[in-house]
Amino acid sequence: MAPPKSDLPQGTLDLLILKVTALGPVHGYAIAQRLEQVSRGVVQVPEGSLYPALHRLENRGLLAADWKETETGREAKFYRLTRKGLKQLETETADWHRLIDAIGLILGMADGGAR
Amino acid sequence: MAPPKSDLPQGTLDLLILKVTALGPVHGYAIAQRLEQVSRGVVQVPEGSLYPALHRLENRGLLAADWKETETGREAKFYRLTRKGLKQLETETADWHRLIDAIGLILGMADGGAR
DNA sequence: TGTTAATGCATAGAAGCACGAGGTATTAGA
DNA sequence: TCTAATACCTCGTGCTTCTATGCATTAACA
Repeated sequence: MAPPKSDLPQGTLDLLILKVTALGPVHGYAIAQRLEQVSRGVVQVPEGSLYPALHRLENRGLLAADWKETETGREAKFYRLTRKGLKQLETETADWHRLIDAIGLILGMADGGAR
Repeated sequence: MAPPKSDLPQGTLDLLILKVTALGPVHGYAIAQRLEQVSRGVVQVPEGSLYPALHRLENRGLLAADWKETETGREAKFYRLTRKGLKQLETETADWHRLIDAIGLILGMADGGAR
């Protein structure tokens, strides 16, 4: 029984991709699988979201790509994190936590908190 | 010096508004202030985001509005959560936590060996 | 052998949302 | 009188995400 999937808030996909590529070079298809597996099916990345995001990150110089062979002997485009991408990953991760904490405060508001 | 603000990921603003209105009727301007205060300045809601969101939620039947007088004797549009809005708030809150946990798993992925 | 499923890449079009900039009006205070 | 704060609104831009579609290869399978 697959857990219900959630649409990703705008901007978080880039962060997740940067995180996965930070662990070593991977090709796009594997990134989507990784995200789905680790999140236990909650995060699902359609290819129409994935590939534009990868190109976006590559154009911004946060990722670099080379064509290589996969373990199964197929050609695939392996992405790796650039130094600039690593910096971006760090700041975006910090931003993410700050934002999540802030939203947690809001969602945790009780009726007694005001007035 | 104001704490660094974060742009809201697309989709989260509605959730936050629903949460604030769940605590009692409030007018739009106060919603933005509440969010900013409780989040300690991290969440900032420009009016160009706020009012479209309120109209959106009202059109979807999640909020209802009445013109009333504020404590300072001014006319303002007070929003309150409908029954449908409450249901929506509950499911969206659950979705949010599920997603945050999932992303937490991803961001917590170790880069290699134990640590 | 034909067909489906999985792998792996890509783009186009539509829909949605946040934001900046601009506008109106009232009230309080310097 | 001028400014700041309160309180509402809308238009246009920019960006992302998703659905749908296309291509090509390989493996499984009926």
